[in-house]
Amino acid sequence: MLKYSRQRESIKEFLMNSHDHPTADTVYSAIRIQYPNISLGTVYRNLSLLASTGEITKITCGDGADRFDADTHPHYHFLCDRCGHLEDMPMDPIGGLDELAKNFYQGRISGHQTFFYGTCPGCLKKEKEKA
Amino acid sequence: MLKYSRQRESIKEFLMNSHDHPTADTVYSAIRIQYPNISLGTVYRNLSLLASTGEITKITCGDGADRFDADTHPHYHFLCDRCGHLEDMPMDPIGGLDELAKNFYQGRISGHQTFFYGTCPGCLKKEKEKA
DNA sequence: TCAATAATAAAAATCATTACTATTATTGTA
DNA sequence: TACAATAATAGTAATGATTTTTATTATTGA
Repeated sequence: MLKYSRQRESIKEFLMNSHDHPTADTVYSAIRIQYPNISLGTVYRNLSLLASTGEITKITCGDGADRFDADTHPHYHFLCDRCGHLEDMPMDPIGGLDELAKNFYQGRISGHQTFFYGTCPGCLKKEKEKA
Repeated sequence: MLKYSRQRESIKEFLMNSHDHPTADTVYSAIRIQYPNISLGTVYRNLSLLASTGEITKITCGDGADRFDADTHPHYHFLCDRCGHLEDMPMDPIGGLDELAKNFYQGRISGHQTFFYGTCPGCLKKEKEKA
């Protein structure tokens, strides 16, 4: 049975106002302003909990720590291989991919994640300046 | 300047004959049969190196350790949320997504990765048997 | 054959995340 | 409101994957 906690509410609210896919540690730092005694374990536990209920999405992109996103609408991400910056891709995702996949796979498909990788505009600019 | 190493060749060959997306530790165990003194650090370094040259692909799916795949053709993966099994999706990927994305994004896009998640046929069966 | 240097083994260090435990907060009920 | 049950917490220790360090070994071009 799930019980209310002010820490969890605070974490959720912070994430809903974030649009830069913070890591657990970033969330921890932010929540600490309001709840100086919150522990990192509490942050991790609640982020996992919120992800398991589908209220937020956990993004594992292979670049260090996992990121979290309160925007659960289907959308693509882009990961810069230079600066590690993760951002939303400004494009509509291809629709119906899960449904299509169900025609080819016997298991239960609950969703998918797509992320692009490459070099972000900022790092591209720096690269050109050096050359 | 890149120098030949028998360990790297062995790692690459093992991966080319694997089709189950082994972790670094699994590769380590396998290579140790031939090279009992190889160190895990060497395995990690060479896997990273091979991934950076594009000879293999590193798959970070958020379930424990990273996996490695010598099949670099574009294809989707499926991760079971029960047993953690990672497998290839038996379907052709949507073509031209990178090109499409380039129309919407200012940076350099070098590729993308898509993985589906849900429950694999085996775990689905176990679930039904219990109920 | 030799010098330069990339790659290695082995071990220690780091980083993200999870587990543990005693205490505190929440909740349904009397 | 008071109380008992128990979920959640803080603080800390432990874990697991990966990276770094360093002295030694292997590869390579001259």
